[in-house]
Amino acid sequence: MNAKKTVERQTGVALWRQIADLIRLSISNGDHDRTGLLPPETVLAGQFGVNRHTVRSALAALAEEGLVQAIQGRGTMIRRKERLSFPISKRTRFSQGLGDQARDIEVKLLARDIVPAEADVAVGLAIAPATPCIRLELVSSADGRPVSCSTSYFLSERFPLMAEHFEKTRSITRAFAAHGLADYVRASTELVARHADAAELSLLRLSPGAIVIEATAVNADPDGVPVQFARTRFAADRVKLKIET
Amino acid sequence: MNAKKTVERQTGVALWRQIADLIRLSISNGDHDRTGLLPPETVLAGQFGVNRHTVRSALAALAEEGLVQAIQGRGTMIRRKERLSFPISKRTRFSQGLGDQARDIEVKLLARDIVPAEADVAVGLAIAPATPCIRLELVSSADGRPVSCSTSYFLSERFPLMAEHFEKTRSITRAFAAHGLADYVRASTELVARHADAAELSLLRLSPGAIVIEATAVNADPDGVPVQFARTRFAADRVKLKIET
DNA sequence: TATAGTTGTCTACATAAATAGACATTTGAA
DNA sequence: TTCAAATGTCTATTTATGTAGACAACTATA
Repeated sequence: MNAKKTVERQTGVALWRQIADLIRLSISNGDHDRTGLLPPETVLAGQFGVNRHTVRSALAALAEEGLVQAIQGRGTMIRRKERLSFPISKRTRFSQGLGDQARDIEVKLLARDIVPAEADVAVGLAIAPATPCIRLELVSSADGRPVSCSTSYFLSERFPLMAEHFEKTRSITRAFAAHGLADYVRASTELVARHADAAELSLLRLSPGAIVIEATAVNADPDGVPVQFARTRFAADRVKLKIET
Repeated sequence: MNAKKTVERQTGVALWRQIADLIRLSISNGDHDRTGLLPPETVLAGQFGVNRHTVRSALAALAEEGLVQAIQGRGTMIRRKERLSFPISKRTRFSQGLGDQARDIEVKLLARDIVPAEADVAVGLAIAPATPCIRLELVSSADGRPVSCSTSYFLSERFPLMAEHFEKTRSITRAFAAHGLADYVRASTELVARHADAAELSLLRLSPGAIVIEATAVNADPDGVPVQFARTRFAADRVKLKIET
């Protein structure tokens, strides 16, 4: 492919950012796996039809993300590439199914409190508005890189020690088990993709303009009673959602 | 909420574009349903902490999309807001399930040809690479607004008249039926969100920087034999994917 | 018919993004 | 050791984006 890659001017998105996004995409597509190096800056400049300095701005942004590393005289190395594949099914569990895709999966509890259910939470959990719920804010990372942040709600009457059990066991599934709920299933999932807001940029360590996939999900016990309402935001360039029906 | 909305400088994304994206989001959230009007430009400028002219650039971009319309002396009206909700389940059919969300659903056949299966298509359909396949390029619109474009592959040996039947019946389901396949189910779906490329910007009439959700799906007959490999790109700001497990 | 509140348009200026060219520095291979 | 190829850094200039202020034009309402 010697054809010009497509960047557009006067769109409100700087050329260097468009180019950074395209290079990030081509890395995750595995276009440079053979060499492990990006094409030289002059070649990229030619492909995109821009000045070499503009390409350098794009590469600097990718280096800032830790995606590539330039070495003078040698070229620009790729340091990371793959997306994590998240299974979504009737029996979706968070860390399960990730298998050996990452050496180290970490889930951090950012905040825990009790709040009255807002309208959307109340509908999801099929309870009256303002019913007290336990809220957990989590951030999940793989090999030190954040991949998702989530807000979960549980009925505090039925699962009073959710936060404590989660802190001990580091797992929603085991925290449910500690309350005597051995099994649960996914009742509904809705997906939306949008630009990340400021909080997400910070939590997921994204660069502005980045995309998140927001999954709004309800888990239910075997009798079909909702037990968890969760809103999970995935860093879109780090994950692939695999839907199993 | 009188708090400042968050826009960031020197990120490679122009302020007017960030603001346009935030306003688009707040419209689709239904924040202005009560009045049907956006706040005055001076108020928006205050909320975002920018000059009124910058807000005007954002509004001009949204007006260009047909999302809002400014009327001198009155304010800026919202012309459109909702996202279409697409169900994704074991029995996903395209136009079914959209129900009464739009008055007019149109599917346009852009191209039809026979091509040797590329690697990903071959894996999806469980056939040898380079086996001849019928390829259909479709664009779907609701009330005149494009919501998705797709590329589908069918084994040409088993479904030789796929294109002809589709043209006649305007439906994949009915085209399968015409080949004697009365039922099929979704075998796999993978979702990825990314920025739209030039072709998608044009097909879906998006503004640069827009997001698409790419669904890569395989449908299979009741015996589990793959019959269709499809890559569908949804305009992210126009749809919500509802996963039914 | 005033008047307050809104969008439309203009000028001037400041800052960031992109182009253009030159040359230094480092690497790897002949 | 020499040299071609790559990244690093600098200066100068042009174009796009954002700020600031003033005022015109239009709408709804008192």
